[in-house]
Amino acid sequence: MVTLAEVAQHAGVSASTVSYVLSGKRSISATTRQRVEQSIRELGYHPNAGARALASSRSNIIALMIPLRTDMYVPVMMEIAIAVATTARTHGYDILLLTGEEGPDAVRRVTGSGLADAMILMDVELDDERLPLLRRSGQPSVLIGLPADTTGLTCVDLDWGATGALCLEHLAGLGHRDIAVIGEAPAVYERHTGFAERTLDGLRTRAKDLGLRVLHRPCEGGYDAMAVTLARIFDERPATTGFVVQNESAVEPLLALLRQQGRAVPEDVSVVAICPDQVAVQASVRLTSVAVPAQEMGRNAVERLVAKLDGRGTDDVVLIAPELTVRASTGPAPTPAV
Amino acid sequence: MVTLAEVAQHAGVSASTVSYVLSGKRSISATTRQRVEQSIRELGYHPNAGARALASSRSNIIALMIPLRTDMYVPVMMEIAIAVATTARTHGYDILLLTGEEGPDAVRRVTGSGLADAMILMDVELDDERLPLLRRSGQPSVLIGLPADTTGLTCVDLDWGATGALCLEHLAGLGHRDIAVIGEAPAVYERHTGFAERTLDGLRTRAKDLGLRVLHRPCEGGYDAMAVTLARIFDERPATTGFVVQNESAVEPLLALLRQQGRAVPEDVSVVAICPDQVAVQASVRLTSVAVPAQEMGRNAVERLVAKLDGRGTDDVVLIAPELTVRASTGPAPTPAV
DNA sequence: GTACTGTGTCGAAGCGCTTCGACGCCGTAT
DNA sequence: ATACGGCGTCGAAGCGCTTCGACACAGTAC
Repeated sequence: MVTLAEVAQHAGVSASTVSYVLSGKRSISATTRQRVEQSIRELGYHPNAGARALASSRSNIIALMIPLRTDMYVPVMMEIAIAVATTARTHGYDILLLTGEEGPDAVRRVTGSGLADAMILMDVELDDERLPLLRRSGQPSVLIGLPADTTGLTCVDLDWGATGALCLEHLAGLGHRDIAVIGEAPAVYERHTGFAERTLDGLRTRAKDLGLRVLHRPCEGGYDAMAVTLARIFDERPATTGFVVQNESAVEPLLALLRQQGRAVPEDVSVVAICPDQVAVQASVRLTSVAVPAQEMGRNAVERLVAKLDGRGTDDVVLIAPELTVRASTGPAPTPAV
Repeated sequence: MVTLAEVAQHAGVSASTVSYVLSGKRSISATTRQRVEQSIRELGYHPNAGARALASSRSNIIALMIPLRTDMYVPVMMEIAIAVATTARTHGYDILLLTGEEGPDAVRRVTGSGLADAMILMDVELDDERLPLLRRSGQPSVLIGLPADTTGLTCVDLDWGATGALCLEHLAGLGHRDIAVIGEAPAVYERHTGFAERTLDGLRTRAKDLGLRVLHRPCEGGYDAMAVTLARIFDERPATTGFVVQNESAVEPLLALLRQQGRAVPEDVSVVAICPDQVAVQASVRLTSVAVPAQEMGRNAVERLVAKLDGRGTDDVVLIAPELTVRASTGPAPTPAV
């Protein structure tokens, strides 16, 4: 293993000079710099991460807490995680992967040990138990998702309320009056996951404004669950002509079941999905959808965290405006047979 | 920030004693141990990771290289990653997340800097460019996936060859003679991804033994690609009655298209999938499938890596035997109308 | 009683790096 | 010519921990 001292000796300078060449924190003459860089290359030197962390109390690592559950919005999670990792690298940071398993303890451990310089939390609940700890620790952090109380926190998220509203506006504009909302699994609502509740709020509020009737039903993914849910919906609201779906694994079952029941999309029934674009275009009907900007959220989180670590940036909340793309799953409401 | 020295002072012992209490590397009297542990709790002490890494040249971090591509087998990747992370924690290790982006450089960086004690590589290609570097570095590592040359490497993977064979045996046992294999996207084969090629080998070899006719077609996910692929298959082999699908995002399109063409599953056509169980049971037809044991692979990789780091364990290849679960998508081949 | 073995604890020497203050040198202002 | 301010470099002091050898003491064996 090659050390700084060896590089220094090889280049005929002192260790501190090599360090300054590496960090750029003091000016170094061009000739010296070149000589040092040459030695570094020749010897194949890599600074030792531990020593660096100890001396500078900076690990250049960002901890990313992902939810343990693999049963929902997996592609979104993965996309965020990858965006976070690649963006972090461009700023010289590595990502430490923490699963939700440890819960709040993970925050304590990471904060206490100086393992990471900062944290990104995903899958934030409205009243998340990790937050008090995070606030107290003073650990720089960014949340992907919005808790109920954001004071002193930095957050980024899609504007789910606006997303819900946007879906309804689109359907209302096409003349639909009775809308069914197919949501995430019941467990998601029970945990008071921010995005799910906020979407619902947005939907309901705008429904009131526009005079629409909205029926919300959580739904596990898969065909069997969807079949039951759909039957109940048409039972309760036979006049339903518009659907909003916020559950990737319910999209395809819904389309299949509608088809099977002889309800054509979009002639008889319109469907708006809230999902990544890839899911929307790969579905059996190209779906009108509001995209979940997973990459943008991941990138934004890292960039604002890095800004914080550099002493720039402030605590605040960034809500990404939703964008609805019209595809082939929505159309004018059918005129009711008189 | 609380340091070891402060704990030592508080407990009235020397720093080294505290260290030995923590590591258990020397025997400590029960009373001293308790006193120290008490002090640790009272002061809220957390060992500093950097200092520890520097002094012991062990970071207690395992690097996990995941593929950058988010367009294929995402749920499997995620499941593996989570299994790796949780298993690692039970052994006191954290996971550093590396994306494929950096490629071989990441290996060099991690190895050189002592950032991680070991690596786990996913998405290994048959002739992976990271391997020479890995071998040379002497970095303890485990591959999830099987390269062409495994000398000096530790690997874990599903036995894809046996998986392919198993699928064919099942279909052959039901009387099917003409089998179509719907594979991953063409890019996957172009990259010479191990699992895809090995599955194909297994399929073809056993097909020969059993006298079956096999037609293999790579396929992008989604409905449009699947429609084209399926049309070509029936065009070329109208007598096809059995399908093997190794592409999560092609499963549902295939089922939908078959249905649409009036081919009943499993009465007219049988389908065997190679996918996680969850996908198999959530599909519109409960699929006969060979499960991809994502969790087991992740867990196994970590456990063998930890064994290596502890000086136990050897370089070798573990192939997990495939298991086929019969569900509702396969049945006897239809007797051809005479 | 002495010699010896173990057990439990301590002190000190690093691990490889960053960073602060000091210092020599040269160019410019006086 | 003298004084002065930068610039470029060096030396040394840690960062908080692990670990090795030393040592004191008690217990056992003769």
